[in-house]
Amino acid sequence: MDINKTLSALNNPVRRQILAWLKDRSNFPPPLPEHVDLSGVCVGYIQERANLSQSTISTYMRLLKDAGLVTSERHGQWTFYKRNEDAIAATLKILAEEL
Amino acid sequence: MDINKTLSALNNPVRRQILAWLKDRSNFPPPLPEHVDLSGVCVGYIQERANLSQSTISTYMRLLKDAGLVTSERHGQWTFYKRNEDAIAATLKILAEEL
DNA sequence: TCCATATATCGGCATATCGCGATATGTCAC
DNA sequence: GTGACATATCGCGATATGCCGATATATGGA
Repeated sequence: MDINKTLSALNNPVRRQILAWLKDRSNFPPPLPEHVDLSGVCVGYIQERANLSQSTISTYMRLLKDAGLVTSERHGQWTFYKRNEDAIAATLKILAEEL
Repeated sequence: MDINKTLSALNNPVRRQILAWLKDRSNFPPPLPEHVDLSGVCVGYIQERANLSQSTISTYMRLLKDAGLVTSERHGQWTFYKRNEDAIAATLKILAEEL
């Protein structure tokens, strides 16, 4: 758990917004029928919501993932991202202690 | 309270370290006799501890101050900085809610 | 195999941040 | 006013980040 990397990932309003959106699946369109039993949200839906380019969102999700704040799972051609609640809680804990 | 500005200020290990050092006056040399009744730590002591240039530390303290994380008081030729505990607590609260 | 779709990576330009030395400002003592 | 000292600001080159379009990779279907 690299607090520098984590704070860098969080130091962007859109990336924080994405994390917040991922709290509630209903912030995104309903999943395709073949995805209803999967958790997480695909990159395309996140991109649509954030209204930034596909490459930007893909990079943002990689940054969030490298920081440990989200996890990803590939299913077919889709990558589903979801919050890593443990890592998010750990980040808040570290900040509360360190600051 | 601008969370973007605050997170930018916190997105630097030395600035976070300074905030942490300021929790305890004993992280710095004893105050001059004429300063014993004043709260806060002067820039020179912070610079000495951080081992960065005077201009860098002055800028760091301005960033922390602009973010509201510290307050400053001038006394003679010295500027004394101390933690703004309310703002720090508010930051942690906002992060806990937003993330 | 060839094509369509979803995502990831690359290369680039604009802007921001890092940390510095030089210089400006403010304050005190003389 | 002059000099000494503490701090703030300026200007710089180096590096990082923002965000993009173009391209590469991966998967599934005809």
